[in-house]
Amino acid sequence: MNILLDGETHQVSEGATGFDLYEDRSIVALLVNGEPKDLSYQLKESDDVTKVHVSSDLGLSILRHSAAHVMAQAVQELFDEAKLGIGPPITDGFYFDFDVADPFTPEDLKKIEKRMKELVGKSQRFVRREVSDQEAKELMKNEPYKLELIGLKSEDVGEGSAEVGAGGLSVYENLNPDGTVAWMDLCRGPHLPNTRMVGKGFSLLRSAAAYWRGNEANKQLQRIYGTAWPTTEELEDYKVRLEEAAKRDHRKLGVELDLFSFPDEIGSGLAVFHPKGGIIRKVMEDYSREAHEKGGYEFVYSPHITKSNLFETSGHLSWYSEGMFPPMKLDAEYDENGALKRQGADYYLKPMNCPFHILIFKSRSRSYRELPLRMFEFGSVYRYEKSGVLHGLTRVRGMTQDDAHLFVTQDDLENELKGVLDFVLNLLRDYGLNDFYLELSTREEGNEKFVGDHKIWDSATKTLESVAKASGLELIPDPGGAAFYGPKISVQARDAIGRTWQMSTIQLDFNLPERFDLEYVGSDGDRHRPIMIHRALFGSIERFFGVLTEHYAGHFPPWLAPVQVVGVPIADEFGDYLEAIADDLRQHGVRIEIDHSDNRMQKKIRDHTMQRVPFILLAGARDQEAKTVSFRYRDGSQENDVPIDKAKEMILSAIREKRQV
RNA sequence: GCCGACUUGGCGCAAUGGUAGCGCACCGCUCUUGUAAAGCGGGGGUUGCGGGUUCGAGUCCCGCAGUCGGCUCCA
Repeated sequence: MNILLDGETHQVSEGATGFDLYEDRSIVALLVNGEPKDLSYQLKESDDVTKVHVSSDLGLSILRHSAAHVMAQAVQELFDEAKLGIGPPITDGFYFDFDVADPFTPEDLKKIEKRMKELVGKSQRFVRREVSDQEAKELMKNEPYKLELIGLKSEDVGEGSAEVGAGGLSVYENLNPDGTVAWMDLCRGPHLPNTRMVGKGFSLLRSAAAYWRGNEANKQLQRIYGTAWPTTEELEDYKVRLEEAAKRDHRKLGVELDLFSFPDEIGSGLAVFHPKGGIIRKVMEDYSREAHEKGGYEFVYSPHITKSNLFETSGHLSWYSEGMFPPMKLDAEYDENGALKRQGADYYLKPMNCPFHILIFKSRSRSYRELPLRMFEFGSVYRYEKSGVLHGLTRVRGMTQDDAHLFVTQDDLENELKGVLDFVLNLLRDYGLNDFYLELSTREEGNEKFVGDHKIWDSATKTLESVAKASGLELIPDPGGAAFYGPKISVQARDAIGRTWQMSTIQLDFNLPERFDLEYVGSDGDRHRPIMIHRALFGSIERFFGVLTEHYAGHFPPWLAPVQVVGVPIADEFGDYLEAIADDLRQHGVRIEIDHSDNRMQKKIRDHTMQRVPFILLAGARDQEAKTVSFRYRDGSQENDVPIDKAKEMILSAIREKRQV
């Protein structure tokens, strides 16, 4: 019979399987008519077959999924009371959940990993068996979680889809060479042909608790995370990548470079910026202000606390009160009998700035001539984030948003959105991020969380989508991800090592104008309701600071670097020569220090390199004689005998042009 | 919030239940010529906080706080 093999007609005999098609052992599965299949799949007339290489995305997923099975088998052999949860492949690895009496210890993980190696050595075959619901229930009778999955239809399973998937059920049995069943699991597959092919490129990483089926109301299972690669070399490379990422962790760099800290005395998730971090933040803010000024924004200011009625009107207290710090109860007075003499008021720390800006809009009547009205504020907000989610500067309880609210007419909406997106992307590029994609977060049909008229939602969503598409950037849908009051576009940025961060959000809001009864007078003399655009560019300054720190691994470009230049005299006596150059540069706003300490020159170079100073200027007798300096950069490279005027211009132009060096 | 691990000078780490040490940083002195660590000396810790066990606790037990890794959440 004939099949289509990797795009070409190919003749195979009746009963042939994927094993007959490829000699190459690194072909681990097939894609048959677009569906992933085991190599043992029996070919049918006119099947469209493509190979799945172990190093392809799909191949890696299969490898990792099989590694997860081997791990589960090892766990059940070592802990016979362990019940299976789910065990899918994930980015760079896999996990498997288990219900066990005691959480796994690091020693347990070592034992499990050792047993996995033994199982891999046994070369058990992964054999697929299609089963009926009834058979599946019988085979899984001692696995309560698997039974639950069988009982659910695939569309309800969510993250359990690796187990049951669409269509019929299947189990994978691990067969010993003698044909006996060593272990089995309910699984959609496909898998590698045998456990040996899992190879040695795997490692268990950590264990943690995870709620069954991702629901907080359910029992917590113990999850073990692992990573798996086709070769041990790739495993080692991966571990190196993890170490590299750890080195640029902004929490670590924050300490090493003396940028910020989270004193216990203040409270969780509340940062202080030290002078070195403070100057970076100031430069970031100054530049943002300047850009907003040029962009037609007006600057407003609002207080950090407010009486409760503001957030009652906005709806925050009914929707998000648990994310807010509890109220300060003020001003109530009671007489000696405990009866209320004077009505008090609850004051809240603000979790958002929008209601304040709305009140500024409402402070007088507005004409269509004033729109679009763009209000900008570095607004500090406080959110009572759950203790377990706090994370360095990227998830905090007190932060400053570079927040803007735009009040626009329906007619101006599309244009204004285009302008905002443009503004946002350009500014992000100035800070050194340039690899973006967009996410369009929309309402989920039937979810009560999303308030307002569906028709308005739909037209607003369409407008956002067309603006997003016009940007030419990749657009990824995020159904159900919208805020309760409107759809949004978020800008995702990839950093220097390929991680993505949600940066700016542009949200449409027709709910708050309604709640606050906002109006403007149109050219027709009638009253109309403006549409609001919420827009934060950095998200929060703290978070953006953290992202930039990691993006640059602390090697901030000169315009952001806390100390831009350090002068290192070859010997003490050349300190004055450098000091004269420094005086001149200081007049141009350059942050420059001369290191007069009694360390040796080599030690000074080492210190300032580790502090990520972009320009180290050296000068000795030769330079003094010739009126030159030498540059040493962070990567160890140097540029010698540079005339002072040229050196000055090199430094000033790098700062001016926001260039990295 | 939930599960687990961790918490020792500013930072990074050590210390079979028996006198808390080391390196860097800091301070002082000596030294000072070309691109990543000069030498010598000195000061600094109620071992996160509170209880308990013990003749004796950094070490064992309980509670609390904080941090880290996940889960859930992220207007």
